[in-house]
Amino acid sequence: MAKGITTRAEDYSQWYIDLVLKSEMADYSPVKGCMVIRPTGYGIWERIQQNLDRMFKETGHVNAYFPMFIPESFLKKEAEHVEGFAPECAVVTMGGGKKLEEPLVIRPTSETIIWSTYKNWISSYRDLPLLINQWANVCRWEMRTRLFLRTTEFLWQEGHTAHASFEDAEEETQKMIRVYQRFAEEFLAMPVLVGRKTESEKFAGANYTLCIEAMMQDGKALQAGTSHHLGQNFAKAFDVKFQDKDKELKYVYATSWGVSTRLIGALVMTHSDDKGLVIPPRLAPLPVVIVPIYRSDEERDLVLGKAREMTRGWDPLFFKIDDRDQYKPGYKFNEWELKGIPIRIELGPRDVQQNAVVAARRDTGEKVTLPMEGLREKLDEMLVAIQQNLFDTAKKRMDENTFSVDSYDEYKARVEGGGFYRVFLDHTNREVEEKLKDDTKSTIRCIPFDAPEEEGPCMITGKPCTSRVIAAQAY
RNA sequence: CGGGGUGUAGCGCAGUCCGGUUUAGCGCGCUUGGUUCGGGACCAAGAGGUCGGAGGUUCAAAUCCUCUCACCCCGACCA
Repeated sequence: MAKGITTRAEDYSQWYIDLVLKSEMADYSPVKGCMVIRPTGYGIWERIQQNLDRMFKETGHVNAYFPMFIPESFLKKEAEHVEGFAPECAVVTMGGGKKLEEPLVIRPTSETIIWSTYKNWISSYRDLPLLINQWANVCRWEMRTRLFLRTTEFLWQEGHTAHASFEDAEEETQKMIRVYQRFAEEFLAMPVLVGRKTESEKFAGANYTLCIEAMMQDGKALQAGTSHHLGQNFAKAFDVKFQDKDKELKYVYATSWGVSTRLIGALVMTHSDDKGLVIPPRLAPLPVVIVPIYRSDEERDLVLGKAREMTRGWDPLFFKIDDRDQYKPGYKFNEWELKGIPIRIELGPRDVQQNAVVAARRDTGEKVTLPMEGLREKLDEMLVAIQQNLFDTAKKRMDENTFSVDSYDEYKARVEGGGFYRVFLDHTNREVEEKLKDDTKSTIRCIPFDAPEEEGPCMITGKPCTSRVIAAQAY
């Protein structure tokens, strides 16, 4: 166990807080509910951005930037939307020392300002689809905050697209939730459940919301990304029409989709352990750290010389030689483990003698001796193996903690202990969801896409259902 | 907004009940010098404090009283 970190067994949420602070991913800020993202955390966010951004562009999207301030009246134009967001908005009433004519809302999401702009950009079917993404900060005045998982201000990306038909928008909504799934699984090494949100859990202003849900180590669910089919709701609110091939004037169809810095919290709660952070290699800003071991100045020169020689030609962003003289190797081992670096290389006089290095895996702790010959390739193989192992471990945990339950009493007794529950619930009935929440603090996380057809009675009302939904306690 | 907790050196804390031998300490970290170095080294010498803020009681306040501010944790809302 690392110094100063509560173990997971002792107190899971305290472990999370200790880990985030001690690994220097983030710090509390002078403003309640806000956080400072430190280089260790921001580096992960940059890797998330780089990889997702590429995936967005490969699927035809381009980036733009819309302002943070939104006229208050804009937010009020879509009834369901304003109802959902008004209570959590920060509002600017003063500017330049004077009271503003109209208060400005700090964006909680950008649908309104974007659609007021799209109105000017769209007039013909030839302008569609319009596929734009933005990387931005948003602000939601939450009552209870948690580092990365829920902060007052957070960073995210929001895609906002416009389409000529309901079906085109539907295809986009689907496509993007699959992009998120692929990103979560291939980069975060985090298996997810893909499905649709219930009416009461969907985005305020959407026709429907698709989501990816992940399972944290304590068995709780975490919504990791959403993709919304907005129908013509915003087009109607902001009067965005286009002339179609058939000469008819029609409202456009919209989607929006986003993931946030919450993914960093998800990453922590999926892979990290009592020693500290564990970063999947594909997202690691620094995959390899080299710790030289020496006694005398002569050994220092020998070992550091060898380290430099052996890394000649390597991408400088791939590795770092920790040549700090004021710390002993053991201290460095612990520090780099705390910071989650996937592979640590130990290089001492013995290794130089044998023309080899010792490589330690962060995920398993396993140490192996690798010959200098072909080292770079071996490291790549090891990184791939780590990435795969992290995914497999998380997948296994999710599978082993997903249960089919048919009796409400059994569900009530078990759900507190974590896990996903495949259950029959009438998800079209709001009262069912409310009772579920009141009784068990759990919610329907999603109606999964891949649920086999299965018949059974709703655990609460007895009404026949044709498939199971996933219910769980969530963050 | 309810319930709980904490504010004393950069970090973690003791001291507060019962005011005065306290010149406000301890551990970590930091600085300097030396010895160390294959899993969180050791010795020595240093630097660092408006005791969260305001007011009050008193000969005397980190300590007692009143007010206040901030943050954290747990609940009700949410990516």
